[in-house]
Amino acid sequence: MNFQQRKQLILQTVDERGAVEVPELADLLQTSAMTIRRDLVQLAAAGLIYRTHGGAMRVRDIMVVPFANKSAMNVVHKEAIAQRAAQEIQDGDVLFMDCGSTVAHLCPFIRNKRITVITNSLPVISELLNSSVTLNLIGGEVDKERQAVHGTMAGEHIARYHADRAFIGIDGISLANGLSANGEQEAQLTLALARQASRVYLLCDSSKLETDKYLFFAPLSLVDVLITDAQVNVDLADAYRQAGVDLIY
Amino acid sequence: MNFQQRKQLILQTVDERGAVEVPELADLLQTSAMTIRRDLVQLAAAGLIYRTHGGAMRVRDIMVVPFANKSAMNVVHKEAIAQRAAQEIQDGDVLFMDCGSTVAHLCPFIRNKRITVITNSLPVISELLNSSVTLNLIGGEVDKERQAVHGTMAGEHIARYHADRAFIGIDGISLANGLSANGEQEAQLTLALARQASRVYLLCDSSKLETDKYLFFAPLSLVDVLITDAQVNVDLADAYRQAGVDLIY
DNA sequence: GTTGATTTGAACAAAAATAATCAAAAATAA
DNA sequence: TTATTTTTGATTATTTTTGTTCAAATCAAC
Repeated sequence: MNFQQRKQLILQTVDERGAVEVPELADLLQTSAMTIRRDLVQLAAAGLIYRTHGGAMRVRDIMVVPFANKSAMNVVHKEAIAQRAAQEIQDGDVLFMDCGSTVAHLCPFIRNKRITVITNSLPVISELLNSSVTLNLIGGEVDKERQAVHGTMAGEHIARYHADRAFIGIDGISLANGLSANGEQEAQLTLALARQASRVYLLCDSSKLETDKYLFFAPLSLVDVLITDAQVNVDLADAYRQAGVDLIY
Repeated sequence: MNFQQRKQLILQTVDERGAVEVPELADLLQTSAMTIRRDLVQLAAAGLIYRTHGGAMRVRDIMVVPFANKSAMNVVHKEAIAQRAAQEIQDGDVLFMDCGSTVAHLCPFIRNKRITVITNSLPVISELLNSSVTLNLIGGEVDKERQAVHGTMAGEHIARYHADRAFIGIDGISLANGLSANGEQEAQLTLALARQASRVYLLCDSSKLETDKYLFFAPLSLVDVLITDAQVNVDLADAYRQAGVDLIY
Protein backbone atom coordinates (compact mmCIF):
# COMPACT_ATOMS: atom_id res chain seq x y z
CA MET A 1 0.00 0.00 0.00
CA ASN A 2 1.65 3.22 -1.12
CA PHE A 3 0.97 6.81 -0.25
CA GLN A 4 -1.45 7.43 -3.09
CA GLN A 5 -3.66 4.56 -2.08
CA ARG A 6 -3.59 5.56 1.59
CA LYS A 7 -4.38 9.13 0.65
CA GLN A 8 -7.54 8.07 -1.12
CA LEU A 9 -8.70 5.95 1.76
CA ILE A 10 -7.91 8.63 4.30
CA LEU A 11 -9.80 11.28 2.39
CA GLN A 12 -12.72 8.94 1.94
CA THR A 13 -12.81 8.05 5.62
CA VAL A 14 -12.57 11.65 6.72
CA ASP A 15 -15.34 12.61 4.37
CA GLU A 16 -17.60 9.82 5.56
CA ARG A 17 -17.01 10.13 9.25
CA GLY A 18 -16.35 13.86 9.56
CA ALA A 19 -13.57 13.22 12.03
CA VAL A 20 -10.98 10.49 12.44
CA GLU A 21 -8.15 9.69 14.82
CA VAL A 22 -4.63 8.64 14.02
CA PRO A 23 -4.67 5.19 15.68
CA GLU A 24 -7.99 4.54 13.98
CA LEU A 25 -6.49 5.17 10.57
CA ALA A 26 -3.34 3.28 11.41
CA ASP A 27 -5.43 0.27 12.26
CA LEU A 28 -7.62 0.67 9.21
CA LEU A 29 -4.72 1.01 6.79
CA GLN A 30 -2.56 -1.55 8.57
CA THR A 31 0.34 0.82 9.00
CA SER A 32 2.06 2.73 11.78
CA ALA A 33 0.80 5.90 13.44
CA MET A 34 3.89 7.71 12.30
CA THR A 35 3.10 7.05 8.68
CA ILE A 36 -0.47 8.20 9.14
CA ARG A 37 0.78 11.42 10.70
CA ARG A 38 3.08 12.06 7.80
CA ASP A 39 0.20 11.47 5.44
CA LEU A 40 -2.05 13.80 7.36
CA VAL A 41 0.57 16.54 7.33
CA GLN A 42 0.70 16.34 3.54
CA LEU A 43 -3.05 16.27 3.11
CA ALA A 44 -3.50 19.18 5.48
CA ALA A 45 -0.80 21.14 3.67
CA ALA A 46 -2.77 20.58 0.49
CA GLY A 47 -5.88 21.82 2.26
CA LEU A 48 -7.78 18.59 1.74
CA ILE A 49 -8.34 17.94 5.43
CA TYR A 50 -8.11 19.88 8.65
CA ARG A 51 -5.48 18.55 11.00
CA THR A 52 -6.43 18.25 14.65
CA HIS A 53 -4.57 16.96 17.66
CA GLY A 54 -5.04 13.26 17.46
CA GLY A 55 -6.45 13.11 13.97
CA ALA A 56 -8.16 15.10 11.27
CA MET A 57 -11.52 16.56 10.29
CA ARG A 58 -13.45 17.66 7.24
CA VAL A 59 -12.42 21.13 6.13
CA ARG A 60 -15.93 22.49 5.68
CA ASP A 61 -16.83 21.70 9.29
CA ILE A 62 -14.05 23.93 10.46
CA MET A 63 -14.60 26.81 8.10
CA VAL A 64 -17.50 28.15 10.16
CA VAL A 65 -15.19 28.90 12.99
CA PRO A 66 -13.12 31.94 12.07
CA PHE A 67 -14.74 35.29 12.73
CA ALA A 68 -18.42 34.98 13.23
CA ASN A 69 -18.64 38.02 15.40
CA LYS A 70 -16.96 41.35 15.00
CA SER A 71 -17.12 42.05 18.69
CA ALA A 72 -14.75 39.16 19.28
CA MET A 73 -11.88 40.86 17.49
CA ASN A 74 -9.24 42.50 19.59
CA VAL A 75 -11.01 41.66 22.81
CA VAL A 76 -7.83 42.12 24.78
CA HIS A 77 -7.28 45.59 23.34
CA LYS A 78 -10.87 46.55 23.93
CA GLU A 79 -10.69 45.54 27.53
CA ALA A 80 -7.51 47.49 28.05
CA ILE A 81 -9.08 50.55 26.45
CA ALA A 82 -12.22 50.16 28.54
CA GLN A 83 -10.22 49.83 31.72
CA ARG A 84 -8.31 53.00 30.92
CA ALA A 85 -11.54 54.80 30.11
CA ALA A 86 -13.11 53.70 33.39
CA GLN A 87 -10.37 55.59 35.25
CA GLU A 88 -11.78 58.81 33.88
CA ILE A 89 -15.14 58.24 35.55
CA GLN A 90 -15.94 59.74 38.93
CA ASP A 91 -18.72 58.96 41.36
CA GLY A 92 -21.80 60.99 40.65
CA ASP A 93 -21.07 61.28 36.94
CA VAL A 94 -23.78 61.08 34.33
CA LEU A 95 -22.51 59.17 31.29
CA PHE A 96 -23.64 58.58 27.76
CA MET A 97 -22.62 55.21 26.37
CA ASP A 98 -23.25 54.39 22.73
CA CYS A 99 -23.77 50.98 21.21
CA GLY A 100 -20.20 50.21 20.14
CA SER A 101 -18.66 46.95 21.27
CA THR A 102 -15.62 48.67 22.75
CA VAL A 103 -17.86 50.92 24.79
CA ALA A 104 -19.80 47.91 26.03
CA HIS A 105 -16.58 46.56 27.52
CA LEU A 106 -16.76 49.41 30.01
CA CYS A 107 -19.56 47.67 31.90
CA PRO A 108 -17.50 45.35 34.09
CA PHE A 109 -15.39 48.29 35.25
CA ILE A 110 -18.28 50.54 36.27
CA ARG A 111 -20.65 48.05 37.88
CA ASN A 112 -19.93 49.25 41.37
CA LYS A 113 -19.74 52.96 40.72
CA ARG A 114 -22.48 55.34 41.80
CA ILE A 115 -23.17 56.87 38.47
CA THR A 116 -25.94 57.29 35.93
CA VAL A 117 -25.64 55.75 32.48
CA ILE A 118 -27.78 56.87 29.57
CA THR A 119 -27.55 54.46 26.67
CA ASN A 120 -29.18 53.10 23.54
CA SER A 121 -27.33 49.80 23.78
CA LEU A 122 -29.33 46.77 24.88
CA PRO A 123 -26.25 44.74 25.87
CA VAL A 124 -25.12 47.59 28.10
CA ILE A 125 -28.55 47.73 29.76
CA SER A 126 -28.45 43.99 30.19
CA GLU A 127 -25.02 43.98 31.76
CA LEU A 128 -25.74 46.82 34.14
CA LEU A 129 -29.22 45.75 35.17
CA ASN A 130 -27.90 44.13 38.31
CA SER A 131 -25.42 46.79 39.32
CA SER A 132 -25.27 49.94 41.37
CA VAL A 133 -25.53 52.06 38.24
CA THR A 134 -28.67 54.12 37.62
CA LEU A 135 -29.87 53.44 34.10
CA ASN A 136 -31.67 55.55 31.55
CA LEU A 137 -32.65 53.89 28.31
CA ILE A 138 -32.88 55.89 25.13
CA GLY A 139 -36.16 55.08 23.41
CA GLY A 140 -36.99 54.58 19.76
CA GLU A 141 -36.88 51.97 17.04
CA VAL A 142 -34.98 48.83 17.91
CA ASP A 143 -32.24 47.84 15.48
CA LYS A 144 -32.11 44.08 15.98
CA GLU A 145 -28.84 43.70 14.13
CA ARG A 146 -26.99 46.12 16.36
CA GLN A 147 -29.05 45.37 19.43
CA ALA A 148 -29.51 49.07 19.91
CA VAL A 149 -32.08 51.84 19.65
CA HIS A 150 -32.04 54.35 16.82
CA GLY A 151 -34.27 56.78 14.99
CA THR A 152 -35.94 60.13 15.44
CA MET A 153 -37.26 59.47 18.90
CA ALA A 154 -33.80 58.45 20.07
CA GLY A 155 -32.40 61.78 18.88
CA GLU A 156 -35.15 63.71 20.63
CA HIS A 157 -34.65 61.68 23.77
CA ILE A 158 -30.96 62.49 23.92
CA ALA A 159 -31.62 66.17 23.35
CA ARG A 160 -33.48 66.25 26.65
CA TYR A 161 -30.49 65.09 28.68
CA HIS A 162 -27.02 66.30 29.48
CA ALA A 163 -24.08 64.15 30.53
CA ASP A 164 -20.70 64.86 32.07
CA ARG A 165 -19.02 62.41 29.72
CA ALA A 166 -19.98 60.64 26.52
CA PHE A 167 -18.21 57.39 25.65
CA ILE A 168 -18.57 56.66 21.98
CA GLY A 169 -17.26 54.22 19.45
CA ILE A 170 -16.65 54.89 15.80
CA ASP A 171 -16.36 53.02 12.52
CA GLY A 172 -13.55 55.15 11.10
CA ILE A 173 -11.35 58.08 12.07
CA SER A 174 -8.57 59.92 10.27
CA LEU A 175 -6.59 63.12 10.59
CA ALA A 176 -7.60 64.19 7.12
CA ASN A 177 -11.33 63.48 7.23
CA GLY A 178 -12.31 63.28 10.88
CA LEU A 179 -14.98 60.83 11.96
CA SER A 180 -16.79 58.52 9.56
CA ALA A 181 -19.51 55.89 9.89
CA ASN A 182 -21.04 52.98 8.04
CA GLY A 183 -24.56 54.31 8.35
CA GLU A 184 -26.68 57.42 8.89
CA GLN A 185 -28.13 56.06 12.10
CA GLU A 186 -24.81 55.64 13.89
CA ALA A 187 -23.60 59.02 12.72
CA GLN A 188 -26.74 60.81 13.82
CA LEU A 189 -26.68 59.20 17.22
CA THR A 190 -23.01 59.87 17.81
CA LEU A 191 -23.53 63.52 16.98
CA ALA A 192 -26.54 63.79 19.28
CA LEU A 193 -24.59 62.29 22.17
CA ALA A 194 -21.55 64.45 21.59
CA ARG A 195 -23.67 67.58 21.47
CA GLN A 196 -25.16 66.93 24.89
CA ALA A 197 -21.99 65.96 26.73
CA SER A 198 -19.43 68.14 28.47
CA ARG A 199 -16.61 65.88 27.45
CA VAL A 200 -16.49 63.42 24.58
CA TYR A 201 -14.34 60.29 24.88
CA LEU A 202 -13.75 58.22 21.77
CA LEU A 203 -12.89 54.60 22.53
CA CYS A 204 -11.12 53.19 19.54
CA ASP A 205 -8.59 50.42 19.07
CA SER A 206 -5.52 51.47 17.16
CA SER A 207 -6.40 49.38 14.11
CA LYS A 208 -9.21 51.82 13.36
CA LEU A 209 -7.01 54.91 13.36
CA GLU A 210 -6.53 56.37 9.90
CA THR A 211 -9.34 54.34 8.33
CA ASP A 212 -12.18 56.03 6.48
CA LYS A 213 -15.75 54.79 6.09
CA TYR A 214 -18.24 55.98 3.56
CA LEU A 215 -20.01 58.70 5.54
CA PHE A 216 -17.94 61.55 6.96
CA PHE A 217 -20.01 63.27 9.60
CA ALA A 218 -17.87 65.21 12.02
CA PRO A 219 -14.45 66.83 12.38
CA LEU A 220 -11.84 65.51 14.77
CA SER A 221 -12.64 68.41 17.06
CA LEU A 222 -15.84 66.68 18.11
CA VAL A 223 -13.66 64.43 20.24
CA ASP A 224 -12.09 65.71 23.44
CA VAL A 225 -10.22 62.58 24.43
CA LEU A 226 -9.20 59.64 22.27
CA ILE A 227 -8.53 56.47 24.25
CA THR A 228 -6.76 53.73 22.32
CA ASP A 229 -4.47 50.78 22.92
CA ALA A 230 -0.71 50.66 23.37
CA GLN A 231 -0.18 49.30 19.87
CA VAL A 232 -0.60 52.77 18.46
CA ASN A 233 2.26 54.18 16.45
CA VAL A 234 4.07 56.88 18.42
CA ASP A 235 4.34 59.30 15.51
CA LEU A 236 0.68 58.86 14.72
CA ALA A 237 -0.24 59.54 18.33
CA ASP A 238 1.78 62.77 18.21
CA ALA A 239 0.03 63.79 15.02
CA TYR A 240 -3.37 63.35 16.68
CA ARG A 241 -2.18 65.37 19.66
CA GLN A 242 -0.99 68.11 17.31
CA ALA A 243 -4.50 68.08 15.86
CA GLY A 244 -5.88 68.97 19.26
CA VAL A 245 -7.05 65.54 20.41
CA ASP A 246 -6.01 64.43 23.87
CA LEU A 247 -4.82 60.94 22.97
CA ILE A 248 -4.21 58.53 25.87
CA TYR A 249 -3.67 54.80 26.33
CA MET B 1 -12.55 13.46 21.46
CA ASN B 2 -10.40 16.47 20.65
CA PHE B 3 -11.06 20.19 20.97
CA GLN B 4 -12.41 20.61 17.46
CA GLN B 5 -15.01 17.93 17.95
CA ARG B 6 -15.99 19.20 21.38
CA LYS B 7 -16.23 22.68 19.94
CA GLN B 8 -18.76 21.51 17.38
CA LEU B 9 -20.85 19.75 19.97
CA ILE B 10 -20.71 22.67 22.37
CA LEU B 11 -21.79 25.14 19.72
CA GLN B 12 -24.57 22.84 18.65
CA THR B 13 -25.79 22.35 22.20
CA VAL B 14 -25.64 26.05 22.99
CA ASP B 15 -27.53 26.82 19.84
CA GLU B 16 -30.21 24.24 20.53
CA ARG B 17 -30.70 24.93 24.19
CA GLY B 18 -29.93 28.64 24.32
CA ALA B 19 -28.01 28.18 27.55
CA VAL B 20 -25.83 25.45 29.01
CA GLU B 21 -23.91 24.86 32.21
CA VAL B 22 -20.35 23.65 32.61
CA PRO B 23 -21.10 20.41 34.50
CA GLU B 24 -23.81 19.66 31.98
CA LEU B 25 -21.35 19.89 29.10
CA ALA B 26 -18.67 18.01 31.02
CA ASP B 27 -21.09 15.17 31.48
CA LEU B 28 -22.30 15.30 27.91
CA LEU B 29 -18.81 15.30 26.42
CA GLN B 30 -17.38 12.93 28.99
CA THR B 31 -14.60 15.25 30.07
CA SER B 32 -13.66 17.42 33.02
CA ALA B 33 -15.16 20.78 33.93
CA MET B 34 -11.78 22.42 33.53
CA THR B 35 -11.53 21.31 29.93
CA ILE B 36 -15.01 22.59 29.24
CA ARG B 37 -14.10 25.92 30.78
CA ARG B 38 -11.02 26.18 28.60
CA ASP B 39 -13.13 25.37 25.57
CA LEU B 40 -15.71 27.97 26.52
CA VAL B 41 -13.02 30.59 26.98
CA GLN B 42 -11.81 29.95 23.44
CA LEU B 43 -15.26 29.94 21.94
CA ALA B 44 -16.18 33.10 23.77
CA ALA B 45 -12.97 34.76 22.61
CA ALA B 46 -13.98 33.89 19.07
CA GLY B 47 -17.36 35.45 19.76
CA LEU B 48 -19.24 32.24 19.03
CA ILE B 49 -20.84 32.02 22.45
CA TYR B 50 -21.40 34.31 25.40
CA ARG B 51 -19.69 33.18 28.55
CA THR B 52 -21.73 33.30 31.72
CA HIS B 53 -20.98 32.33 35.28
CA GLY B 54 -21.42 28.61 35.34
CA GLY B 55 -21.80 28.11 31.62
CA ALA B 56 -22.51 29.80 28.33
CA MET B 57 -25.32 31.25 26.24
CA ARG B 58 -26.12 32.07 22.64
CA VAL B 59 -24.62 35.42 21.72
CA ARG B 60 -27.87 36.68 20.27
CA ASP B 61 -29.89 36.59 23.42
CA ILE B 62 -27.57 37.82 26.08
CA MET B 63 -30.44 40.22 26.75
CA VAL B 64 -32.31 37.40 28.42
CA VAL B 65 -33.25 38.61 31.82
CA PRO B 66 -34.87 35.92 33.89
CA PHE B 67 -38.17 37.30 35.08
CA ALA B 68 -38.50 37.62 38.84
CA ASN B 69 -40.05 34.75 40.77
CA LYS B 70 -43.38 36.51 40.49
CA SER B 71 -43.79 35.26 36.95
CA ALA B 72 -43.68 31.69 38.18
CA MET B 73 -47.10 32.07 39.77
CA ASN B 74 -50.08 30.88 37.79
CA VAL B 75 -48.00 30.26 34.70
CA VAL B 76 -50.62 27.98 33.25
CA HIS B 77 -53.35 30.58 33.64
CA LYS B 78 -51.15 33.31 32.25
CA GLU B 79 -50.33 31.29 29.20
CA ALA B 80 -53.98 30.53 28.56
CA ILE B 81 -54.84 34.21 28.90
CA ALA B 82 -51.99 35.19 26.61
CA GLN B 83 -53.02 32.65 23.99
CA ARG B 84 -56.56 33.99 24.03
CA ALA B 85 -55.28 37.53 23.77
CA ALA B 86 -53.07 36.66 20.82
CA GLN B 87 -56.17 35.66 18.86
CA GLU B 88 -57.25 39.28 18.91
CA ILE B 89 -54.13 40.39 17.05
CA GLN B 90 -54.09 40.84 13.29
CA ASP B 91 -51.20 41.21 10.89
CA GLY B 92 -50.21 44.82 10.48
CA ASP B 93 -51.33 45.77 13.97
CA VAL B 94 -49.39 48.20 16.10
CA LEU B 95 -49.47 47.05 19.72
CA PHE B 96 -48.61 48.51 23.08
CA MET B 97 -47.42 45.94 25.60
CA ASP B 98 -46.81 46.97 29.16
CA CYS B 99 -44.41 45.41 31.62
CA GLY B 100 -46.72 42.97 33.36
CA SER B 101 -45.70 39.33 33.50
CA THR B 102 -49.00 38.17 32.03
CA VAL B 103 -48.52 40.49 29.08
CA ALA B 104 -44.99 39.15 28.59
CA HIS B 105 -46.46 35.69 28.05
CA LEU B 106 -47.87 36.99 24.79
CA CYS B 107 -44.44 36.87 23.20
CA PRO B 108 -44.32 33.22 22.15
CA PHE B 109 -47.67 33.63 20.42
CA ILE B 110 -46.75 36.68 18.37
CA ARG B 111 -43.16 35.86 17.35
CA ASN B 112 -44.11 35.12 13.77
CA LYS B 113 -46.67 37.83 13.20
CA ARG B 114 -45.95 40.86 11.09
CA ILE B 115 -46.76 43.47 13.65
CA THR B 116 -45.14 46.34 15.51
CA VAL B 117 -44.77 46.19 19.26
CA ILE B 118 -44.15 49.30 21.33
CA THR B 119 -43.14 48.39 24.87
CA ASN B 120 -41.36 49.48 28.02
CA SER B 121 -40.68 45.92 29.10
CA LEU B 122 -37.13 44.61 28.79
CA PRO B 123 -38.13 40.94 28.90
CA VAL B 124 -40.52 41.55 26.04
CA ILE B 125 -37.80 43.22 24.00
CA SER B 126 -35.49 40.36 24.80
CA GLU B 127 -37.94 37.69 23.76
CA LEU B 128 -38.88 39.40 20.52
CA LEU B 129 -35.39 40.45 19.49
CA ASN B 130 -35.09 37.43 17.23
CA SER B 131 -38.54 37.47 15.75
CA SER B 132 -40.41 38.93 12.84
CA VAL B 133 -41.89 41.63 15.08
CA THR B 134 -40.82 45.24 14.57
CA LEU B 135 -39.85 46.67 17.93
CA ASN B 136 -40.10 50.13 19.41
CA LEU B 137 -38.65 50.64 22.83
CA ILE B 138 -40.10 53.24 25.15
CA GLY B 139 -37.27 55.28 26.64
CA GLY B 140 -36.75 56.67 30.10
CA GLU B 141 -35.53 55.64 33.53
CA VAL B 142 -34.93 51.93 33.97
CA ASP B 143 -36.69 50.34 36.91
CA LYS B 144 -34.39 47.42 37.69
CA GLU B 145 -36.87 45.73 39.95
CA ARG B 146 -39.56 45.56 37.30
CA GLN B 147 -37.12 45.29 34.38
CA ALA B 148 -39.03 48.06 32.67
CA VAL B 149 -38.80 51.69 31.71
CA HIS B 150 -40.74 54.39 33.56
CA GLY B 151 -40.74 58.10 34.19
CA THR B 152 -41.49 61.37 32.49
CA MET B 153 -39.67 60.59 29.27
CA ALA B 154 -41.57 57.32 28.96
CA GLY B 155 -44.86 59.18 29.18
CA GLU B 156 -43.77 61.69 26.56
CA HIS B 157 -42.53 58.91 24.33
CA ILE B 158 -45.86 57.12 24.43
CA ALA B 159 -47.74 60.33 23.67
CA ARG B 160 -45.97 60.43 20.33
CA TYR B 161 -47.36 57.09 19.20
CA HIS B 162 -50.71 55.52 18.54
CA ALA B 163 -51.52 51.82 18.65
CA ASP B 164 -54.39 49.65 17.46
CA ARG B 165 -54.37 47.69 20.67
CA ALA B 166 -52.87 48.10 24.10
CA PHE B 167 -52.24 44.99 26.21
CA ILE B 168 -51.87 45.92 29.83
CA GLY B 169 -51.57 44.21 33.17
CA ILE B 170 -52.78 45.53 36.47
CA ASP B 171 -52.14 45.18 40.20
CA GLY B 172 -55.77 45.40 41.26
CA ILE B 173 -59.23 45.77 39.76
CA SER B 174 -62.70 45.92 41.29
CA LEU B 175 -66.22 46.83 40.26
CA ALA B 176 -66.46 49.34 43.04
CA ASN B 177 -63.13 51.16 42.59
CA GLY B 178 -61.92 50.42 39.07
CA LEU B 179 -58.20 50.00 38.45
CA SER B 180 -55.59 50.31 41.17
CA ALA B 181 -51.83 50.04 41.30
CA ASN B 182 -48.97 49.57 43.73
CA GLY B 183 -47.13 52.65 42.53
CA GLU B 184 -47.44 55.94 40.74
CA GLN B 185 -45.18 54.81 37.93
CA GLU B 186 -47.25 51.84 36.85
CA ALA B 187 -50.46 53.86 37.06
CA GLN B 188 -49.06 56.70 35.01
CA LEU B 189 -47.76 54.38 32.35
CA THR B 190 -50.93 52.37 32.08
CA LEU B 191 -52.93 55.55 31.64
CA ALA B 192 -50.57 56.83 28.98
CA LEU B 193 -50.80 53.60 27.00
CA ALA B 194 -54.59 53.40 27.28
CA ARG B 195 -54.93 56.99 26.12
CA GLN B 196 -53.02 56.31 22.89
CA ALA B 197 -54.64 53.03 21.92
CA SER B 198 -57.82 52.38 19.94
CA ARG B 199 -58.66 49.36 22.05
CA VAL B 200 -57.47 48.51 25.55
CA TYR B 201 -57.09 44.86 26.57
CA LEU B 202 -56.57 44.09 30.23
CA LEU B 203 -54.83 40.74 30.80
CA CYS B 204 -55.58 39.65 34.30
CA ASP B 205 -55.81 36.25 35.98
CA SER B 206 -59.00 35.72 37.91
CA SER B 207 -57.28 35.83 41.29
CA LYS B 208 -56.75 39.56 40.84
CA LEU B 209 -60.37 40.36 40.18
CA GLU B 210 -61.99 42.26 43.04
CA THR B 211 -58.72 43.12 44.72
CA ASP B 212 -57.82 46.73 45.52
CA LYS B 213 -54.34 48.21 45.75
CA TYR B 214 -53.42 51.45 47.37
CA LEU B 215 -53.63 53.79 44.41
CA PHE B 216 -56.90 54.05 42.47
CA PHE B 217 -56.12 55.65 39.17
CA ALA B 218 -58.81 54.85 36.57
CA PRO B 219 -62.41 53.76 36.23
CA LEU B 220 -63.33 50.38 34.78
CA SER B 221 -64.35 52.13 31.59
CA LEU B 222 -60.70 52.58 30.70
CA VAL B 223 -60.70 48.92 29.71
CA ASP B 224 -62.42 47.77 26.54
CA VAL B 225 -61.76 44.06 26.87
CA LEU B 226 -60.88 42.09 29.98
CA ILE B 227 -59.21 38.76 29.22
CA THR B 228 -58.99 36.38 32.14
CA ASP B 229 -58.83 32.65 32.87
CA ALA B 230 -61.59 30.07 33.05
CA GLN B 231 -61.44 29.96 36.84
CA VAL B 232 -63.43 33.15 37.02
CA ASN B 233 -66.72 33.01 38.90
CA VAL B 234 -69.62 33.14 36.45
CA ASP B 235 -71.65 35.62 38.46
CA LEU B 236 -68.63 37.88 38.80
CA ALA B 237 -68.05 37.71 35.06
CA ASP B 238 -71.63 38.75 34.44
CA ALA B 239 -71.27 41.62 36.87
CA TYR B 240 -68.26 42.92 34.94
CA ARG B 241 -70.13 42.60 31.69
CA GLN B 242 -73.00 44.55 33.23
CA ALA B 243 -70.48 47.24 34.08
CA GLY B 244 -69.67 47.57 30.40
CA VAL B 245 -66.47 45.52 30.21
CA ASP B 246 -66.22 42.92 27.45
CA LEU B 247 -65.00 40.03 29.56
CA ILE B 248 -63.66 36.99 27.70
CA TYR B 249 -61.66 33.87 28.53
C1' DG C 1 -23.00 45.36 53.72
C1' DT C 2 -21.68 40.52 55.15
C1' DT C 3 -21.71 35.73 54.89
C1' DG C 4 -21.60 31.39 52.54
C1' DA C 5 -21.63 28.65 48.51
C1' DT C 6 -20.15 28.27 43.72
C1' DT C 7 -17.43 29.22 40.08
C1' DT C 8 -13.27 30.40 38.28
C1' DG C 9 -8.44 30.60 36.69
C1' DA C 10 -3.57 29.64 37.82
C1' DA C 11 -0.11 26.23 38.88
C1' DC C 12 1.40 21.91 38.58
C1' DA C 13 1.57 17.01 37.24
C1' DA C 14 0.17 13.36 34.29
C1' DA C 15 -1.11 11.74 29.89
C1' DA C 16 -1.40 11.92 25.02
C1' DA C 17 0.17 13.34 20.63
C1' DT C 18 3.67 15.16 17.82
C1' DA C 19 8.13 16.02 15.54
C1' DA C 20 12.88 14.71 15.17
C1' DT C 21 16.23 11.26 14.66
C1' DC C 22 17.93 7.23 12.90
C1' DA C 23 18.21 2.58 11.23
C1' DA C 24 15.96 -0.91 8.51
C1' DA C 25 13.23 -2.09 4.51
C1' DA C 26 11.64 -1.22 0.00
C1' DA C 27 11.84 0.84 -4.35
C1' DT C 28 14.51 2.80 -7.89
C1' DA C 29 18.47 3.65 -10.65
C1' DA C 30 23.02 2.58 -12.33
C1' DT D 1 24.00 -7.07 -8.87
C1' DT D 2 25.07 -3.05 -6.45
C1' DA D 3 24.50 1.69 -5.13
C1' DT D 4 21.31 5.27 -4.17
C1' DT D 5 17.16 7.15 -2.94
C1' DT D 6 12.76 6.85 -0.75
C1' DT D 7 9.72 5.23 2.49
C1' DT D 8 8.74 3.23 6.72
C1' DG D 9 8.70 2.19 11.69
C1' DA D 10 10.83 2.40 16.27
C1' DT D 11 12.80 5.39 19.79
C1' DT D 12 13.14 9.55 22.08
C1' DA D 13 12.56 14.44 23.20
C1' DT D 14 9.28 18.07 22.87
C1' DT D 15 4.95 19.99 22.66
C1' DT D 16 0.15 19.97 23.50
C1' DT D 17 -3.67 18.72 26.03
C1' DT D 18 -5.90 17.30 30.08
C1' DG D 19 -7.12 16.77 35.03
C1' DT D 20 -6.46 18.00 40.03
C1' DT D 21 -5.82 21.12 43.59
C1' DC D 22 -6.32 25.49 45.68
C1' DA D 23 -6.62 30.55 46.34
C1' DA D 24 -9.25 34.28 44.65
C1' DA D 25 -13.23 36.11 42.59
C1' DT D 26 -18.14 36.12 41.94
C1' DC D 27 -22.81 35.46 42.93
C1' DA D 28 -26.82 34.98 45.86
C1' DA D 29 -29.10 35.20 50.02
C1' DC D 30 -29.66 37.35 54.07
